Amino acid sequence: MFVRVRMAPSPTGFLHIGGVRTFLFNWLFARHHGGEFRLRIENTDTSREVAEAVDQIQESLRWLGLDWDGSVTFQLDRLDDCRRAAEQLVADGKAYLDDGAIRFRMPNEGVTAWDDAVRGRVEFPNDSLEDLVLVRGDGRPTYNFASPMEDVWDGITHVIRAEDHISNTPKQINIIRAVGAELPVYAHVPNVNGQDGKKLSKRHGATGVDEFRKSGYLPDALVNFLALLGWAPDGETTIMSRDELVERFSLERVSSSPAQFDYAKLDWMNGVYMRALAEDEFAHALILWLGEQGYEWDAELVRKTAPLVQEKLARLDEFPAYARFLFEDVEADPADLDGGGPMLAAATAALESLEPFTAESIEAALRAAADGLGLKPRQAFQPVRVAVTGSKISPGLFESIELLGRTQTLARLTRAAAV
RNA sequence: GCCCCCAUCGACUAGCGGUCCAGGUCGCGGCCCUUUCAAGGCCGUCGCACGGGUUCGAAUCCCGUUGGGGGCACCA
Repeated sequence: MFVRVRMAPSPTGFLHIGGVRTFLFNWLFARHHGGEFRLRIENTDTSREVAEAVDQIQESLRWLGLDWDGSVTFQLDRLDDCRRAAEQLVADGKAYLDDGAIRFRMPNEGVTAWDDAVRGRVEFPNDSLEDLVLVRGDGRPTYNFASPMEDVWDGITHVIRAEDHISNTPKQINIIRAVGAELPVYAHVPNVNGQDGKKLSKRHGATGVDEFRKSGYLPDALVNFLALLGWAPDGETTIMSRDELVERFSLERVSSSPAQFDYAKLDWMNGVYMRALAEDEFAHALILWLGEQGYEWDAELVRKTAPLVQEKLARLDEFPAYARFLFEDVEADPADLDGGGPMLAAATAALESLEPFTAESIEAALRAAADGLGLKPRQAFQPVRVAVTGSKISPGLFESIELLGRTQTLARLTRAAAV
């Protein structure tokens, strides 16, 4: 089967995560069948166009690793073709002039129906279809005319789009029939909603691809998560590589009911992907992300710190909270030191001339110090952790101290003990 | 108002008439491990919206109700 699909965003802003899911289904379908995936910008409504949007959309797709075939096309470039097609419909008696606009004559008896690849048969009574404007008074074609015409001209075989287009489909089908072209297969995939079942919007959290990137999600994790919103290969598998998604994807298994976006599950999955990275890949992702976010932290030190936090993070943006103490001076909250004075002193003494100064020897020295005071590890190490890292939550204490170095460690222990 | 779509644990879903007193994953709760936090291991909690049919048999098929969503522009 030859397959050519298209994604047709309008350049009105950042790529919305719900749109990305539809994008992904198109992409998976095309790649699964070894077909083509086109990118088309629907920019006939120039008044709503945002200047940077076209670039941002492409940048987001590149980041997600969703590649398209051929060059990007613009609906506006086919304005004349649309006009000509409309005039032909007028000549054929299938459309008529109305107040300077050209209006399409919809059938008013019977039904318009199609076999939707995800929903099965869908029917619309024709008397509910109004004669729609093909070309506006100012000569610009409308979406419901330009879009199906472009599908025809581009030889699109499958139109895979979100369910809010269902009611446009009978209109577009009638237009395509009127120009005597072959109908594509339509597949209406379910919408993605927010946690309250309502349309996903700002108040639910991140919605733009750029925001997910900023939050420190890995593209592979996001893609895996999105693929599972409205599609499942079986009831068991959740973690799938891109190749596996491509191999297993089919429209038949796309659900017809809407899904809710669950940030908690995304976080879990992102953690799974981060832990699965090789040590240097993880460090690389971290360094890249920190750079994008404007941190000027030493890359070598980040590389050394990475292994200490790899299994603790669900998102890259959690890194600074864990590791800030290695890159900047931090101060301990006296309340958190909680009577740890004796242990702080003992730790200072134990580390002062310890050789070698390694995680292993540090651990041995601190455990001995704790024993000397008759303290349980839990009680003993917490004040040290707070003094050294400035936080009750940190990477492994001994590794952290080794990385921080003797000088800094002693300085922080002394300062905390003085409080 | 009219048209269309949808309906299994809190969430994502498996289930396409018997193998389901409904399985997996996230979340949640508990326990274990443990220098904190995570991670990991084990156990557990929670669901077929409702009412009628069809059938020997229904989560699965049909009808209705209710509930949710989408659309009805010279927006896309």
